[in-house]
Amino acid sequence: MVADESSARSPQKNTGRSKPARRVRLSQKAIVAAAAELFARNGFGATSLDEIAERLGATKGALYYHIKNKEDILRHIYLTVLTASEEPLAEIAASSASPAEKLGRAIIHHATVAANRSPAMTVFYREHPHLTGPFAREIVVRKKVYERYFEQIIEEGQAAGVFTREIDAKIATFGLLGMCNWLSQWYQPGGPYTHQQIAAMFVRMVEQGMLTPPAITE
Amino acid sequence: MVADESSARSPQKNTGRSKPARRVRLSQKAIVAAAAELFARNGFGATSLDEIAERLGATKGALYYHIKNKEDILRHIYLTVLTASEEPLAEIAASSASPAEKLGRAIIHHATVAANRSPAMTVFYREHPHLTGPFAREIVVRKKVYERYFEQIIEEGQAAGVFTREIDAKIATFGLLGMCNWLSQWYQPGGPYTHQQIAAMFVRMVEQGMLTPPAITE
DNA sequence: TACAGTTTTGAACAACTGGTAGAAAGATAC
DNA sequence: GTATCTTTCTACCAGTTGTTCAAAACTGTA
Repeated sequence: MVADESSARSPQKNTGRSKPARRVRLSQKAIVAAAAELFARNGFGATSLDEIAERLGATKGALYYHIKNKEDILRHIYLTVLTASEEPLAEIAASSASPAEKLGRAIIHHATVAANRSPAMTVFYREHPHLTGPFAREIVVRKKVYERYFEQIIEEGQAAGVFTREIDAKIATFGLLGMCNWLSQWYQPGGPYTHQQIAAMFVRMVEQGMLTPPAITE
Repeated sequence: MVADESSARSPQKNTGRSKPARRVRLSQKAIVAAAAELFARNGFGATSLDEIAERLGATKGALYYHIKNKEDILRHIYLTVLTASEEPLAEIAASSASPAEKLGRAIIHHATVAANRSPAMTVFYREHPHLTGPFAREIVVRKKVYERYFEQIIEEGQAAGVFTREIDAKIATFGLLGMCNWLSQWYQPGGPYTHQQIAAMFVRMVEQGMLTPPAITE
């Protein structure tokens, strides 16, 4: 058998980048925030309560004073994302701006959430199968409602003749949501562009496209 | 309740959607395919070798004749995705088509891979932290090379004046890769559009944008 | 038939999992 | 000081995890 570097039967000590356990006062919020980072990096199933506790400089037992169980942490992460997302979008949709203006603002809003809540966002789109019971169903519904806002803005624009009918509203929605959600995979605050600048480019791209207008020949 | 022959009195409770263990001849390929589906649904860390074996109608021990260890399965999934992705894109990039034509074909190619290899694709963008050693680094490199093709096509178009310079080539790449990758989150073969149709709409959206040209007033 | 090679089994293992109980410690107010 | 309430720790449980391995079952073929 070949000695292989990668599977050196590790007693599984440090999984890479875990922080040196700063001792912060424990709270539900702190637990949820720390867990979000770990879930985002390693996945819900591969993150133990011991790891979460260690990162907070506490022990597993202490966590249970603040949370009900592991899934409870996950639920709080989902609620965090939803509360940050839903209301602003509803306001944009209900405003009296033009469809193009609305769509632009909606994209900027969504991209901002994706960029700011990065770990929670990653978890949001990854760990849904680990939610159980009525809460799981509720999330599905609220996610659909959220998407529906985008669809409606686009349909509104199509009805007004400012958006092309060649692109289905649902498909367009999935497309631009994917564009924004993907941010949480690569965006890092230190980079060459702010998330506002990136969002603006996305808007420009989705609305006017990348092709320059053909030169007018007369 | 339907009498299920294959799992008569299994002490193992059925975890929801697992298939009734069709007894297929075990092979590396079969293991990797089954694992990809399970990893995609529940995550690498939350999927046990028992589950993979059960779905194949075999026992955990038998897997080890075909694979080195759990991470080895993950490695094969990554290779599957890369071999399906890299070469066709390289050919498109090297072709003599126009930048707009190339970009269109590249998007269609990528969307097709995302739609067809759905479970493997989902795993590909999710489970990278569970790869270790040189292989993990190799994947990062090859992923970057892959993205670089898109960037180059866009830069080429910008240099030729057919793509706008208002959108950074890197950002545009991330945007449209996100759009395509998101497919694996929602696309289902039975839906109202084929993946070709969806890809075509994406191309239309990215190239010309959603806004209809303003009416010419004289 | 017998034999060799391939494949699968089933049990064993050490480490780790989410979760619990109660003692211990820390606060706070009197 | 005492009393009370809040928070954290230690130790433990029962179940599951990835992995190993000798024995068994299967395969083809001479």
